[in-house]
Amino acid sequence: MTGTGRPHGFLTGDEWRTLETAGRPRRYRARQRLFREGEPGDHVIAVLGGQVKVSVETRSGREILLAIKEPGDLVGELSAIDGRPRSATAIALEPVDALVVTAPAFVEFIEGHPRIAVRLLRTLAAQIRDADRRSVDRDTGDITCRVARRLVDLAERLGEHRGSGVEVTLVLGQDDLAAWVGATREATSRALGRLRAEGWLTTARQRIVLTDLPALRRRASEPA
Amino acid sequence: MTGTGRPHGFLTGDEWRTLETAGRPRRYRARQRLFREGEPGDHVIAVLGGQVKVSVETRSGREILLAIKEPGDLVGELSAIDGRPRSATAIALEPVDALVVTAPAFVEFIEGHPRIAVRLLRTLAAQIRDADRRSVDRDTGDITCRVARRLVDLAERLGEHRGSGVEVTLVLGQDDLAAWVGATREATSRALGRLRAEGWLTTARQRIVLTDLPALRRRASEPA
DNA sequence: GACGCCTCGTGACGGACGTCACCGCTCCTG
DNA sequence: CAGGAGCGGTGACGTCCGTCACGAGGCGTC
Repeated sequence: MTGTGRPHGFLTGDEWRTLETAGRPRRYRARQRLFREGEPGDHVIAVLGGQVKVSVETRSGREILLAIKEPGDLVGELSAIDGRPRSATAIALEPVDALVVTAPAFVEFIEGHPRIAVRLLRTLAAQIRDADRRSVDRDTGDITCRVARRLVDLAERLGEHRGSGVEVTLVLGQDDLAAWVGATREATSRALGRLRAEGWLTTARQRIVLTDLPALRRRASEPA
Repeated sequence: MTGTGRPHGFLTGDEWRTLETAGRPRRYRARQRLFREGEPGDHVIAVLGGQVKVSVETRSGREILLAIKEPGDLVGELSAIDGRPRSATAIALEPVDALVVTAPAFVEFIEGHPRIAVRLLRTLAAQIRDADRRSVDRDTGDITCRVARRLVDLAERLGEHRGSGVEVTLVLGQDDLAAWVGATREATSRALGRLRAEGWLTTARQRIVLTDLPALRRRASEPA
């Protein structure tokens, strides 16, 4: 939250204005697809408002969540950078306000602003670190452990604090959570059941309320 | 193999020479550690000769292989770019010839050569694609499937063809292969046993010879 | 307000893989 | 050459999780 009404992201206000002259504003409806895996990638989308889910689907139909893009983030920048087809599918989770920039215009923008290039390098570096951490997380601990870890993560990033200040409400379905931790919906549901039995959270339709963050944090790193 | 005696990598010969003036040559012994996860990252290492293994270790002691760096690749560039600590450990697999560049010198080098920055963006993009693909691979198919897939991959990248031209010899231990596919050594050994029983490869100490690449490729994508 | 869909919960079952344990072989070293 | 360490193969066992199946409840829609 910058409080400026302008997404924080990796650009300053001035730079955003420059990019805006090169792009075309566009709105996406909730659940609308921005692009699909395998398509040629001829444009970058800068998210101004709303969240975008980036995921891939395995041959067996399981969805794997790669990232949630927020205001200030770029979507589809990889294809613009290397010219290869989309490696994932992007879907708007909510109504999304965006700026669509063609790949050539984007490359030109980058080459003309070396300091922006360096900042873009930083965001890509962060993505690599994130992806590597996902690889480790996925191999560490059982599903209950991974669910707890992911919930704590999400709570820190997206949770809306309310009530006494220790409660955190997450708005997400169990399907999405399952894709995050790399498990089935059933296994995730059971893991939530175990955590619920401990009294650390409550569940409802499209909502998870964390009532004991410290305990969840402990469980997230426990060997068993 | 460019045949020039200069690593191919992401730089031209001229650019390599420029970078050389900013760096200090150094040799690492086989199995020597270049840096360790968690350390501050104040330098980049450009690999001139030999292979470098980049991996992380889970709390339970399992190793997860993130990348094998070859001549022309950079190691430790993330820390130089974003200034954060090393996110992984790098170990020389063989005697390694390298160029060590301090982080500030590297950043200066990048900022002074916009076209190089764009090329570096491309290599980072490739790393992200690679990491994402790992996430998918790891969730697709049983271990035999994943072992076959990884072997085919490695064969295409590193394999030395010999004999009738369809045989590919890989020099790697089963521990490393296990880390690569995200499984235990035992499970990997059993998977190799199954593939061996089909007559598609032979195994020996630190060596795997693929004798039926097409069959392995088929098995790599088979649901069962 | 009734129906239907979507989300969540849970049971049963089987299989794949992790864990532990042991053995044989090769290669290196003294 | 003898010993030992490193690597590879395999068996037994337990268990976690994927698969399939079904049911309950909330929410929207007509």
